[in-house]
Amino acid sequence: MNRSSTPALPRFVPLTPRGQRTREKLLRAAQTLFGDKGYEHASIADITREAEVALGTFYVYFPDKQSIFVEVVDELGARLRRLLAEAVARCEDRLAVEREGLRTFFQFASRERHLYRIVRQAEFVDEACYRRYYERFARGYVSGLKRAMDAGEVRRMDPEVLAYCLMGMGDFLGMRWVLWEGDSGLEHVLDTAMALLRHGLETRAAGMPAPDKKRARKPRASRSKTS
Amino acid sequence: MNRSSTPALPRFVPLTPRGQRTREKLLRAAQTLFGDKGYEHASIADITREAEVALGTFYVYFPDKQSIFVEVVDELGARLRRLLAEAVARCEDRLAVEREGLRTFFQFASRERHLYRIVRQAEFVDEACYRRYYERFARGYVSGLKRAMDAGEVRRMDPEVLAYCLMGMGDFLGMRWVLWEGDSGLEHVLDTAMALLRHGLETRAAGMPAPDKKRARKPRASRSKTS
Amino acid sequence: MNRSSTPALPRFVPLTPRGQRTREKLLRAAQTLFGDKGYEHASIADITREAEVALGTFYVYFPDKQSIFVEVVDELGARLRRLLAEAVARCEDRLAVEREGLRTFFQFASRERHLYRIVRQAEFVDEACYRRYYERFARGYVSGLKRAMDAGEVRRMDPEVLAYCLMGMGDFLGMRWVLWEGDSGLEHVLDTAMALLRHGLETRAAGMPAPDKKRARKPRASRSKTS
Amino acid sequence: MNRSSTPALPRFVPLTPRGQRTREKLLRAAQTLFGDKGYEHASIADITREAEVALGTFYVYFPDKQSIFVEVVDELGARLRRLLAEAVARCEDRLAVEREGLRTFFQFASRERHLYRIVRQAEFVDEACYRRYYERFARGYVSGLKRAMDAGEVRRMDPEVLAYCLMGMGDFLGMRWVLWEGDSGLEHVLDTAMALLRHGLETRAAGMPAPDKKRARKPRASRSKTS
DNA sequence: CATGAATGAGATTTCATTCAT
DNA sequence: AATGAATGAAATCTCATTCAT
Repeated sequence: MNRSSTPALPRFVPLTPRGQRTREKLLRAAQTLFGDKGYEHASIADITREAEVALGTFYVYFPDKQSIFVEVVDELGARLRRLLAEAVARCEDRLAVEREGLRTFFQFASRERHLYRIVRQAEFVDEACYRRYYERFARGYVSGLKRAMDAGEVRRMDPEVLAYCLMGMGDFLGMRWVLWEGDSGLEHVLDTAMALLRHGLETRAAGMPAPDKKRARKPRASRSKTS
Repeated sequence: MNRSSTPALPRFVPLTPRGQRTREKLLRAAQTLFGDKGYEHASIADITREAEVALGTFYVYFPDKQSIFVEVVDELGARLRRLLAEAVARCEDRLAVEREGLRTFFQFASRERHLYRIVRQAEFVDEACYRRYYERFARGYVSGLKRAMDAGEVRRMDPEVLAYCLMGMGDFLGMRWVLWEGDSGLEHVLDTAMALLRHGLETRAAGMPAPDKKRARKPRASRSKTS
Repeated sequence: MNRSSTPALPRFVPLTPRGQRTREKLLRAAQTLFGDKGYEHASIADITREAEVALGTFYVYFPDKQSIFVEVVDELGARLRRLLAEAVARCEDRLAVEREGLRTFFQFASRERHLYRIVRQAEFVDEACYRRYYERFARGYVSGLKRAMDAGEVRRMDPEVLAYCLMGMGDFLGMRWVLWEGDSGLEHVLDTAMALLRHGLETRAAGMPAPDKKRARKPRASRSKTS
Repeated sequence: MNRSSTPALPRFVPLTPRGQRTREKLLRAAQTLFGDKGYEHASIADITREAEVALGTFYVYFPDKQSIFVEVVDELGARLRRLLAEAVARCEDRLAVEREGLRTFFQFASRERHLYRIVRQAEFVDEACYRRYYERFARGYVSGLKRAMDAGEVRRMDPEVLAYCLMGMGDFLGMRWVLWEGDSGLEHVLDTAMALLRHGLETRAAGMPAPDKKRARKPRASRSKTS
């Protein structure tokens, strides 16, 4: 269905400063337009118009449309990973890492609403680029989790499965409360997600026996904090 | 970027059984091709060729390409929800529900690899249809979770946030181990996911006191670099 | 560019009364739709929908789209000619004939706004039908004018040229003040047209010498009645 | 039924002389083909073939088929108005203006047989463009007639009604004797039209008393039944 | 007579890409 | 490096007409 790209190496020999600037303008414009209109509906003409260069100039810097898309996705992923790395560095324990990571991701997604749209399209434009995006994330995530397991902060389980669980959670929460809802109630979302991560689904608090289901139902409803 | 659809009423009602059959053939073909080549790369001509009808026949049953896509997505969602409902009905407790739900989803995604490709594209083809897909899922999920909370099987937290967490987990696990990996090691994946859901991330086993966080963590805090 | 039709003979053998009624419904619907949307944009499906019969029924009564169009035009022309004949019969002198003829035409055009649109399109649908429409008009007109000339009511000149002059006047006045303007000030339009027909353009009243151009310019402006 | 255009500003300004030339070729080809086959039957492919450019080139210069049509009509009108203005400038009195105007129109229509076909179609392609065509003509006509009235050369009457009368005459005479008949006997047609314009329909010669209407007509009125 | 599903040619329009300047 | 005119393949959609029932 689509050609696959080699991991984003710089595609051209070094450029003059002027060329560098033009290339940047094109990447900026492409990011905007792929985000706004989608890959298929954003034409090269749109991109060059937005970048304020002539149509033909595009092909001086990129061999084809797919290439600039891949570069946009790779760059976006790198930027987000850098932000997350910074956030993680500020955290004391693993749960804080998870919370700050989610928060950073939400902020990024909110500032750059293109993110979701662009990355998801990659699946149909260049599958390799799409997988690369998530695999790189997972790689970082896995090594963080392993360290936390070694430190006894996180229960031992397959860190890769865990990483995909956590990425999926973040992705869907962001979709629902950042993209669709427009950032409303994000702290509450974070609280809930952290509660899940801290204790799992089950009711029995650490060290306490599970309540008898049949009898316990109603009484507990009083302190409910469901939305 | 895209028009939004009203909740999929069949637009053109074929009057004869022959017409019904043709319509079905088109829907089958569309599902296959949208899954294989993606919405943008599957042309009406491809679909009618696959369905073994003439090009013009398409427009007897659907006003445009978007409409058949929406119908395919809605139908796919309905089928999956039905399967899940059946799976849930077989389960005793909530954790079993989660596990069976995931397993059912993985099986479905494995049999109909189109699922991912098709649903994800909806975001760019018809946003309303895309949100509808997840919101319907969420609705069912939320009511199931509420019941479980009332029954004391699940800790009280915002069930909608929880639903999106769980859907995201399932989505990413399916993407990674069904779509990319081809169903290998699914039981292990389920085990890991269930471990997370059962206890959360933390190390203290159920019924055991949590390690004293303050003491265990501090050493690391010294090189924190809060910004 | 287009096929030419033979003068509208009934195209099919006599029909049952029920068939006659269906045929009429189709003709009515076609007239409406050709008038509203134009020949090219009115589809057979539109016509049968408007006539409340099935698509295939059309081809029971007409061999193709062009045929029904020609029949509509021929019928429209016949109706207008009949109306004009009645109007003429009520008139005493030739100028009254012209005035009543114009008035009748305007009324008809106003009631059936389709007229203009339909007939004019004929030029591109079936040229023979188009010429036939005007030639039949002209034929009647010419014989009327000849009689008037024989009676000494109208100056002798080529009656056919005259007929086209008068038809052209009527056509354009109707276009401007019925179609575009919506029937406003029609009596004034008739007055002006009749003044032209009565005296021609020139200023000198019958039996009076023409005014000296150079000197006479300003004084006369006082009794102007221009709109 | 049709969209309406704003008064034809060129929409796409070609920047290079080469582009200018291509644009001209397309306009020429469009004029030819709209005239020959009609708007609906002349396809963009026909036009680009005639202009000897590739299909896609059309859309470099015109956003759609309607636009080039409007431009063709506007241009045709402008050319005819220019010719008429030149003809009028050569004339001494108003009747000469009318005669020369008609002659010029006939010559133009004869050289560019497209004229009729093209302008008349405008009614169904772009109504605004169609009205604009005649209204611009009428504007010039009206101001000429007003001057002539002020000069005492033409009897005072509503100049706009008069203008449409005269345009209608010209239009139908041209249709009949240029388009259908192929320029035969045009001087005779002009003579007849001028006789009408000079004296009107009535028999009384200039400077002679009109015949007593009442007495001369009655006898004949009884059997009049012109169709 | 009446139906309406099926057809496929053909029309408009888009757009990634090339290339001469 | 930069330009923008030119290209033509391909896509969507329309619709007059046919035909089996």
